[in-house]
Order: sequence, then C-alpha cells, then structure tokens
Amino acid sequence: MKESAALDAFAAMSNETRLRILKRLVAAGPTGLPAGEIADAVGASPSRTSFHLSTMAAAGIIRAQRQARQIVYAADFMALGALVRFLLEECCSNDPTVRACCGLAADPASETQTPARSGGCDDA
Amino acid sequence: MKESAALDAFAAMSNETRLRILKRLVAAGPTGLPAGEIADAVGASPSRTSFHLSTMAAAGIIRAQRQARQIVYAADFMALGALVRFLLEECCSNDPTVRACCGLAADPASETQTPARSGGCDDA
DNA sequence: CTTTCATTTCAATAGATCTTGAAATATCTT
DNA sequence: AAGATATTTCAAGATCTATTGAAATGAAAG
Repeated sequence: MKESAALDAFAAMSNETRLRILKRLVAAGPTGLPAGEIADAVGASPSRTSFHLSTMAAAGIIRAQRQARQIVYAADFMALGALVRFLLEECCSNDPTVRACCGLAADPASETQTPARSGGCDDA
Repeated sequence: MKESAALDAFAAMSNETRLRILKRLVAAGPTGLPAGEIADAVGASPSRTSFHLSTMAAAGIIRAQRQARQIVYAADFMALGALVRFLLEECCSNDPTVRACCGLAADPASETQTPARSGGCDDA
C-alpha cells in the first residue's frame, strides 16, 4: 500500500460520520447498501452523506456501483485489510507490543500459536 | 478504546509529517527521541515539529517527557496496538477478509495456525 | 415525454488545520 | 546573573474540510 493511499484512508476514518458509515457498510457485507439507506442509518442529509461517501470512495476504502436508480456502496474489505497491515508493518514495524494487543504472535513469521493478548494492553 | 480517541488517532495519522514522525519514533523504540532530533530527522522547523508533536501527544499515540533541557518523545506502543485492534474489531467487525490480509486467522478465537495471507489481498 | 425517485453537484459559508517567523519559556553553563 | 540551548507559544495568513439548501443529473414508470 502506498503511503499516500494510507494517508487518505486515515483521513477518511478520522471523521465521526464517515466512521459510522464505514461500520454500517462493514455490517452490510459485500453486497453493500444504497446511498439513501446509508443516509437514514447514520442520520445525515443526502447531500452530506454523498459528500462523505465520495470522500471515502476517493480514499479507496469503499466502492460505488450504480444499480438502477440507486447507487450502492460497499466496504472494500481488501483495502481495509491492506490498511490494517500498513499500520502494523509500515507504521509500527511489527513491534511486538503492538502485535500482542491484537492477539498476534510477537514475530510475524512465527509458526507458533497466536497468544492471548498479554497484559498491559489498553482496552479496545 | 473510545471512538473519540480513535478518531483523534486517525486524524493524527492522516498527515504526512506526523506519519514520518511516528515511523521515526517507532524505530527509536521506547526510549524515544528529543524534539530537536525529530525535527532534523523529518526535515521540519522546530515550531512546525512542535505543533505536530503536540497534536500526536493530544491524540495519545506518543508521550512526552522533559529530560533536562530537552523534551523527549516516544511512541506509545500500547496505544498503537489498541488502535490496530479498534480498526480490526470495531471498524471491521473482525471480517475474515480483512484479517486474512494481515496474516490473522479468520476467526479471532481460533486456536488453529495463523494462515499465510490468502490470495486477493492488496499488497501492503 | 412528463413525472417521480435517488443521488449528486454546486455555491456560499463557517470552521478547522497547517505553516511561518517572531517572541516567550525553561533549563543548563559559566 | 548573563548567555546559550532546546522547545514551545503566539499571531497572522493560507489552505483544507464540513455543512447547508437549492439546483442539476440519471434512471425508471406512467
């Protein structure tokens, strides 16, 4: 993942309305939801919702597809996975403390069992 | 992790200078680095660096500690771990596709081996 | 081909964020 | 106490982001 893409993705996640939209779209699964339903779900006006959906689509974390008169948006799960991985690998250099907090083995190449989160992690 | 904390953390990561600072601090380990060295490392003026360091500290992803005349900043590895976990759990509902992209088992409770990243993931 | 429905685009505005350079603060040294 | 060093704070301006409501677009139905 390119750094500029990650910066855009982080910016997309740094807004309350957009984070709500993302959660809703993740819950909706790969089928996604039409813009109007998303607007209702998050309690924002159509134009405001459209603005945030465009921002998120430009950041690459969701995808749009016209279906008859509606425009259906869906989370891009692979892009989200790439973002988590960027955070873990590029930003955090696979630091063992960071990894332990998400139930990951200290060493990314490890063939051993994933450990329970060790003590000292902030609660999520 | 509270949602508002995550929003602040994402905002903190959505700036190029701050992301560079974070990477440098992660590389520096728990000992951290004084502000002046960080400024040199990222090529930003003292006041600009100070502004970004304050933003990151307020977001809780780094910590400051005065040491004689310098102020030493260090990455907060547990907070970063909590952020990765928030992204994975709260935002992505532990979606298996997302998890596969970071070398995680599809099921967070799984006792089986962490799989190699399955096909279809965006390259990080 | 007009109407209706779903969504976007636009223009205006308000507010937040970033950068710059100068001045202020805190700490150490002499 | 005066000077040097490390960093922050402040004020000004530029830029970016978000919200609102009205108007425009696209697609289907009558």
